[in-house]
Amino acid sequence: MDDRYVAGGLISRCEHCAVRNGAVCGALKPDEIEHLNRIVRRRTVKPGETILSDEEPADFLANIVSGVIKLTKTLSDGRQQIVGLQFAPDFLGRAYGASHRYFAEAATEVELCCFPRAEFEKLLVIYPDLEHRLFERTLRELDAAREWMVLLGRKTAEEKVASFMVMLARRSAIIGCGGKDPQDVARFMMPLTRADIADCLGLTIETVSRQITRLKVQSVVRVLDSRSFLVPSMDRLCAAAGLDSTEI
Amino acid sequence: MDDRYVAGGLISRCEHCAVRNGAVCGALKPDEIEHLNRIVRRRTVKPGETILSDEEPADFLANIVSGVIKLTKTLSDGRQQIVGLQFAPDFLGRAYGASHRYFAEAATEVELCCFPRAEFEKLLVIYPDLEHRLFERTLRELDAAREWMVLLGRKTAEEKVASFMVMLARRSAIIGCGGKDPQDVARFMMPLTRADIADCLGLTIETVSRQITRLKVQSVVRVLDSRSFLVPSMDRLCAAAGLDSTEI
DNA sequence: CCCAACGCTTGATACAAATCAAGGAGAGCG
DNA sequence: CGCTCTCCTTGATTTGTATCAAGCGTTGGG
Repeated sequence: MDDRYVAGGLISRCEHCAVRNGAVCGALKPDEIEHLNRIVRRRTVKPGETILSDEEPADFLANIVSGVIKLTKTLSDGRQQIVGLQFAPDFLGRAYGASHRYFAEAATEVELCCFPRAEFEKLLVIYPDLEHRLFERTLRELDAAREWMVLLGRKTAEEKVASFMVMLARRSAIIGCGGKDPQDVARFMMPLTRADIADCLGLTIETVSRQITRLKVQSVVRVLDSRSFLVPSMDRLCAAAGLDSTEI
Repeated sequence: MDDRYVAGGLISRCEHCAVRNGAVCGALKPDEIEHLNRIVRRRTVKPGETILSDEEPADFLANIVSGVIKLTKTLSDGRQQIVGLQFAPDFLGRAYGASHRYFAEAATEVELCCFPRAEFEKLLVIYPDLEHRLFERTLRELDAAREWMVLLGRKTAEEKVASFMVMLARRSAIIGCGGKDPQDVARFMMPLTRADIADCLGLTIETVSRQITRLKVQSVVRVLDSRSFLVPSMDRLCAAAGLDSTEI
């Protein structure tokens, strides 16, 4: 199997990941890559399919090669909250304690690079640096979760939707379509349905739709089609999101 | 210095912590305790004082010996959200990356057991198990944050207040005041003001106050005084919190 | 002692977002 | 082609929570 896929984001010589994750993705030695190649298994998941459930223990962990995964929690009466989004080249799964406390569901078509749990835990012993990188990742996930708590608890519907767009633009934008400042113009795809956005933001689909319309009317974003957007000024979008320039 | 205080929750022979944190708190060898005793420094913080700021890098990490610490984030216009509460014997501070992304403020009088950052990072090298325990802790914090996201995004004001009481009762209750089932009667102290509760739950103080009154009228809780509560039936409180028995 | 400050509660009113309801655009299919 | 289905938008109405406002009890200081 191609190193690029073994790589994903966590264990990686993959250029893409190295750029995105900087120091976390230290290069592995050839024999380590070789080792990984032997235990890894590729898998493709269709949109809407469940990848991990909170009921059955997960027997694998995975690098996300492409696509978007929703981590969801659902109350007994059906109210749902998305507690995390994972994009390539994120890492899916918990190293310790096999059981997940939430569902992982494919939001788009997803390609995974799976490590059987038992094998992966052996890796943790063999390559001590691996646990450290997992730890760094978990710290960043915690920061993101806490950032999101501010959004859920204290932002208005318009700020929530704008913040969501900022997050997406930053994570997946094709930046700088001709403008002199690369921050000036960002185009991005929306990998989620309105229902998913609502579950992310603690809103209803109608409110999400209305707020997108409002941002469109104010010319904060241009809606190319319901799944792709253009941001004329990142600063204005950030202002609508209630973020000052100092923030992430 | 007494081992109990060196211990806190993270690095510990402390019985209290061992009970609360189980396997995470492996016993240290006598020379390790000795090593810790040499670098640790005790500190007391008054309610309302800032312990860590997101502006200046933190030069220390700490075990919480007693008291409650709020982790807060504030938007530029002053709206505030509490993104975490830490009780004794939790661990305060980030191992990697000195800068905090939030404020840590004493909610009550707090006693800390501080490790200078430089010394602590040497410890991480000397005792590899230490990083692992920190990692486990971080995973639990992440779970708690995601649990809280469901509350912030999808629960009603009444469910939020009831959930908050469940959390407090579980973390700090004097359980089983005479009832045959230890789950039957729980009494707990409220270490936070109404304003803090509101900032935790994404509500206003007025709404918090009204919902506490509602729970009182429904006899879900008895208000002994504005800072202490009695829960006649944990099951009823959980029902009011929108938690089924299977949940945390 | 009085007075101000603080934390908390309660009431009246306003408003943002939910809910209820209808319809349009596009995809897939017989 | 017509059909259904899903996703999305928009409008009318309701409702839960915020906001504004007043007052109570306790604490601490002059």
